[in-house]
Order: sequence, then C-alpha cells, then structure tokens
Amino acid sequence: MTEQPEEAIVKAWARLVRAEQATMSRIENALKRAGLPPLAWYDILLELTREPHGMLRPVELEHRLLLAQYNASRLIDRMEKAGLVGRRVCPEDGRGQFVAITREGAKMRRRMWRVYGAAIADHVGTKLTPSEAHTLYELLGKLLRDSAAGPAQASGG
Amino acid sequence: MTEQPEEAIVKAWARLVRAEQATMSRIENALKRAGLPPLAWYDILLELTREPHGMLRPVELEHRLLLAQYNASRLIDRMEKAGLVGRRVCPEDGRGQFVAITREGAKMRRRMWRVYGAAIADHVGTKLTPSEAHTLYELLGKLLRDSAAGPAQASGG
DNA sequence: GTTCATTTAATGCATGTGCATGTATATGTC
DNA sequence: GACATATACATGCACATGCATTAAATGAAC
Repeated sequence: MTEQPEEAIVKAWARLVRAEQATMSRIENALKRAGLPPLAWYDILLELTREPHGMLRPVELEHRLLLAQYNASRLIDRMEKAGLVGRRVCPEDGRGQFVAITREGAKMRRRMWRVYGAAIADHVGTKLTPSEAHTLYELLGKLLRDSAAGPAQASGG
Repeated sequence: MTEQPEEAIVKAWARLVRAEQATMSRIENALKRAGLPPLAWYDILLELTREPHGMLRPVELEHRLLLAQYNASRLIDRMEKAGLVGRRVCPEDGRGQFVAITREGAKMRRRMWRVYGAAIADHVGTKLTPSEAHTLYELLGKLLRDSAAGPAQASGG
C-alpha cells in the first residue's frame, strides 16, 4: 500500500478506463449489430488459430487472455456448444485437456474479423495516426511490465 | 463500415484493452481485499460529491459514466440499500428524480479513496512518470473525441 | 385540450460472472 | 506405495448484466 498518486497519474488512469470502455462498447455494438458473438470469442479463436496445431490448454488460454478459470471453462462450454471449438484429451496430463478450433471456428473468426477490423479502423484508426498509435502502444507496454497480472481471481490477501 | 486497419492501430488497440483490464483487475482486487465496494460505486459517489448540492439525475450519471440505463437504475438501488445515496423527487420533471449522496456515502467515498488512490499509485504511478502519464492522457483524449459514445445500449442500426 | 412521439425510470426473464467448492490427476515426501 | 499438497477443470448458487417491455410524465402538433 503506497501513498497517494500524482494528479497526472490519476487523470491518465481515469481516461484510460473511459477510453477503453467507450471504444470497447462501440466495437462490441458493431459485432452485435452484425449478429456475431462477443469479442471474447474472437480472442479465443485467434489464439487457437495462431497455434501450429490449432489447439491450446485452457490454462494457457487463461494466462494469455487474463481469464478467470471458471470463466474460461464456461466460455469454452459455450463455444463448444456453438461448434466453434472442440475438447480433446491431453495425453501428457490427465487433469488437463486441449481446446481445438474447428473448421467452423476458423470460418467464424474470419467472419468476425471483417467486422471487428473495420470497427477498429473506424473507432481507433480514424483518431490516431500510426505514429501516435505506436507511442500509445509503448506507453501502455510500461503499464504491463512485471506484475503477475491475472484476472479477478482471489490472489490471496 | 471502413476497410481494414493498420497494423500499428490494431496493436495499440489490443494493448489498450489488455492494459486496462489487467490494471483494473488489480485495482478492483485491492478494493475487494479491503472489504470495500466495487469501483462503479466510487465513480457514482465521486460524481455526486463534485456537485454543489451533492445530487444528480440518473440520466446525467448515465451519460457521464457511460452506464446503460437499466444498469444505473439497479446500481442506484444497491447503493441506496447500502445507505450511501438516497432518491429525491425532481420538481422540474415528474418522470425524473435526484440521486443524493448521504453522509455515509461521503464517508465511504473517502474510505475507498485511501485504498483506490494507493492502488493507482502502485499499479500506474510506479510504471509511468508524470510526463509519460500526460502524454498517455493526451493520446487517449484523441480516442474520446466526437463519437456519441454510450454504453452497450442498442444505438439502433 | 386531445393525440402522438419522446424521454425517464423500473422490471421480468434469460444469460453471464464471481465465489466457493468438488472431482480427478499429478507431484513431492517419507 | 501411502500420504499430504498442489494443479486442472467443472459446477451450484448468489448476484450482476443485457434485452425487451412497461409505466409515467413531458412536449410538440393539431
């Protein structure tokens, strides 16, 4: 527990939250209007797509996407029910499993990207130059240094 | 619907989301560990505190905090139940009402600030210099220009 | 001043999330 | 190999959120 923060820090933090939420809700709205699933689904599909074998352990997805364990479990449930991913047994670890993207899932990811990409262009690309975006990227990187981030999980105390 | 965005734009957007969510969950955890209400309550209390008469219309709170209408309604319910705010009739408009902060509410806001401020100092203040924070603030400001933001509300279409 | 569209706020119902816990497997100790 | 502890994932239950609708009041058109 540290002392109170500088004014500039507080203002930056407040605006970080506002900007993220405002932009996020615009982008989520674009997906909704197109009758597509929420962004969380896209994130999963993208991570899986990037894997050589199109599959990952739930634990790994949790870490990369900062998802709480129960949240990931249910998200995968829904996506499985929608036919976008499938669960496979994990030979190396009997407790674990693999989540594999399906052909349908890959198709959905591409379909979502058309809308998602356009929304990013609309709501971010028209407001920042690439150079400004890069500066923003670097500054936000500093916020992500160290710190065992993690989702809203207990984290002891 | 625009075309696809530049790489730098996408990377900045992705990191904006990650940085906000990671930092937010750390800060929310700090409040939780201290046995305090979530950040949304603080935002309401702060807005009310800043008002000369310590009261605002729900509609106004919705606009300022980007809350969906039903969300605001229930948030106010909970805070009222906790004794932190009270509802008053609105003489100018029979459909509306005023939400007024109570003495308890003001006390709670100060109590929350001790933890919240310290958490901001910890998770933002240690990662950015005031000058960097200012640059971040300016860049994020560009993202908030124009655009009837709004919560996850229908927004037609 | 009656009618119609709009605005403010509440709420029923389905869905999503958080917390705590349960089940199964793995790992380390003796 | 028996035991204690840790890790991976699922789930029951309470609570929060989203969507659609409703009720009440305003305001503009006539």
